[in-house]
Amino acid sequence: MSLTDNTVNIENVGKMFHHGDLRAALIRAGLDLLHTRSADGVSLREIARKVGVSPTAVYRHFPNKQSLLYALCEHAADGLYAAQAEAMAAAGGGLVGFIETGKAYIRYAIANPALFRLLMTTRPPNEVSELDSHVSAAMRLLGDNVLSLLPPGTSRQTARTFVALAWSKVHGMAMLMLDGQIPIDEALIEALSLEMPF
Amino acid sequence: MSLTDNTVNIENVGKMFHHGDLRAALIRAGLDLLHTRSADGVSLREIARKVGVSPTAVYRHFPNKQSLLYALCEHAADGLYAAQAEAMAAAGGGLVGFIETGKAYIRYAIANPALFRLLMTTRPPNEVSELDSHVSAAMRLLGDNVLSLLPPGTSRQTARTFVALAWSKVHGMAMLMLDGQIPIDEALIEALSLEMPF
DNA sequence: TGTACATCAGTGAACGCGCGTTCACTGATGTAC
DNA sequence: TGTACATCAGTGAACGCGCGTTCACTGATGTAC
Repeated sequence: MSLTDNTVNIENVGKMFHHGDLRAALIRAGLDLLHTRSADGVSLREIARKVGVSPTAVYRHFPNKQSLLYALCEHAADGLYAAQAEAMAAAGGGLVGFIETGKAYIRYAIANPALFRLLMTTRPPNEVSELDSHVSAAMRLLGDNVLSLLPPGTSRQTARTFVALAWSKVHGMAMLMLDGQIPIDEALIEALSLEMPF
Repeated sequence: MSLTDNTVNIENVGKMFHHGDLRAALIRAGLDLLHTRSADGVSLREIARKVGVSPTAVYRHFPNKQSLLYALCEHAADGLYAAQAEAMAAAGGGLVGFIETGKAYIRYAIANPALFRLLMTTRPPNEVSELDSHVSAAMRLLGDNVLSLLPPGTSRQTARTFVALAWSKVHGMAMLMLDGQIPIDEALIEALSLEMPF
């Protein structure tokens, strides 16, 4: 076995990564663990253990545990955005696209409970404004959708209110399902677009 | 100072409680700590410390940490229910009462962020059905309200759907505000009753 | 009223645990001559 | 092509920490005689 092909001695499990790959592997392991444990239950040591590397090795790639968690959040934000953008595109935009976006949001949360929770709970490292979160990219999509559906000339303030209302409905259903307060039921997700009859 | 008046030696801080009062004091301390730290940050030892008692003393009143947390949840469930019932009564019932109930829910969450989160997250000890939670008393109130507003003869299934939708909207706004994703803004809470204009 | 005794809510010491992080190190890699 | 060397991603041992829980105990309380 050659040791010069940029992989490593098989005895030396800790070095079985191509250069730069350990970072990715740690993130993957972290995401994986979030399918089992809740965010508070995931430790830096456990992630390292899962990858087969000493806890210390993590510090070559992240200054501390928090920044590893930030990386997981970034992945989650990307995923949530992608899920929604895809749903929007598949529906061809418009009101139907808007509604599908909401459903995609809930389905993403259900498919990634702990990760979704972490994403919503975590504030980004350089907190610019109070409301600049990892989620904001995904939410800008929502904002654009709402704006395009409102009559032209609608004030930014009004638009922001409707964004908040739409987001609330969808986010609430997601959280209640994650917390086991309402059943995880596709029919309920479909009912999202119903308006109250009073 | 008499030692027979059922209070205790002042040197012996750990016994400065009337009989049965330590339990209440521990709960009070726990609730108090939840105003500062998040639920995962609250330890049995810290609660005991705050009350001025050894960690061991807690075990005279609760079999373990979990059941102390359950007690906090019960308090939260009572509080959430009371806040909503009061709002309903003050509004004189009906649709206005229903809307005020939702606002009271959000305001309770904002006033007790960590406790509210704990309440929603915690499953009760003897999990009867999957959806029997500490919250269920408060939610039965919501269910009754929705049912009384729907046309008579509405199916239970339909009613349950509208309950879930109403709860989702309100719960989502509460969570988004707690997580700092939308501003804590009374005007937004007032906008709850708006319907989307499309 | 006084004394012996069971009760029981508290004590402090100790346990084992896993955590995040620091430290001095090692040994393979790629580079300069 | 061969050798000396700087780089740097990994190692294992160790740190101090706070946690939940167990243990054998103590000493005041209230009760029975």
